[in-house]
Amino acid sequence: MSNSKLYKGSLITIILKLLDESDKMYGYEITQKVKKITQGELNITEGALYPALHKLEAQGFLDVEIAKVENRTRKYYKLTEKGNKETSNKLSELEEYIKTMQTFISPKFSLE
Amino acid sequence: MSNSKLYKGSLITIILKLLDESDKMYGYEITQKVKKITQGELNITEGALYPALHKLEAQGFLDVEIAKVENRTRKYYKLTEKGNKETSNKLSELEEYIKTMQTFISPKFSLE
DNA sequence: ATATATACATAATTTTCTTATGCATATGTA
DNA sequence: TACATATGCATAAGAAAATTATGTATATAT
Repeated sequence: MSNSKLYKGSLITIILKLLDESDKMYGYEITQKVKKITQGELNITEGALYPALHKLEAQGFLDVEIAKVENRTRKYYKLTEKGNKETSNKLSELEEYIKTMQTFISPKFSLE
Repeated sequence: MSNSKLYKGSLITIILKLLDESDKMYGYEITQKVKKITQGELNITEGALYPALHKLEAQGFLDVEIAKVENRTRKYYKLTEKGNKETSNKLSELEEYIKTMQTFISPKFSLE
């Protein structure tokens, strides 16, 4: 069940990016999608996911729509206009971060 | 002063990698080196660094040696044998993580 | 009947930061 | 001389973002 792989701070970016790709998604669907895409590498826990979705909604980045499918409740989330901007900001941040970290990983980063 | 760029969990990896490159380093030196390498992108705060160094030492990954230079105290840290193993583990983890995150960033990651 | 999958949620706790503060020495500058 | 900045360590309070542990409920497969 555990991750130990999800660097703190990146869950929000993952959620936003997934919603950017597919018009709308519900929580459980996100956990399954992440598992599939990462081939089991990343497992989003519900204790992290749901509070994150609620926060994004409270910040006005997501709109929610409740649906009943096969007698079970789903909460579909989609990006607002504000959420679109936030997504590109978060993605830029992540790309920058990866570049920075790669300067550390590369065997010779010496700028002395 | 603030970062907002240091994803939680990566500081330890940065410290270990730096110590892997240069035989021994002291705390303040690490903060300056990180600033230089990342061209100011990352600023390691002391409140994060020193506790992290103490923890790594307590875990047996670092040895410490106290020196007096120009009447000021320095605490030099170096990797133990155990620390070397931990370093390669942490670096592998980070590389894997970056690969995973890049599958999200890339415009089309659909495995459907 | 029981386990597993689907679907949401929250509380307690832990980890890992930031921010703020403190102590002390050395050096450059107004 | 006074004051700011740089060097060098440290810890405490608080915030953020996870994990772990629960809880509720329905559907389906064994």
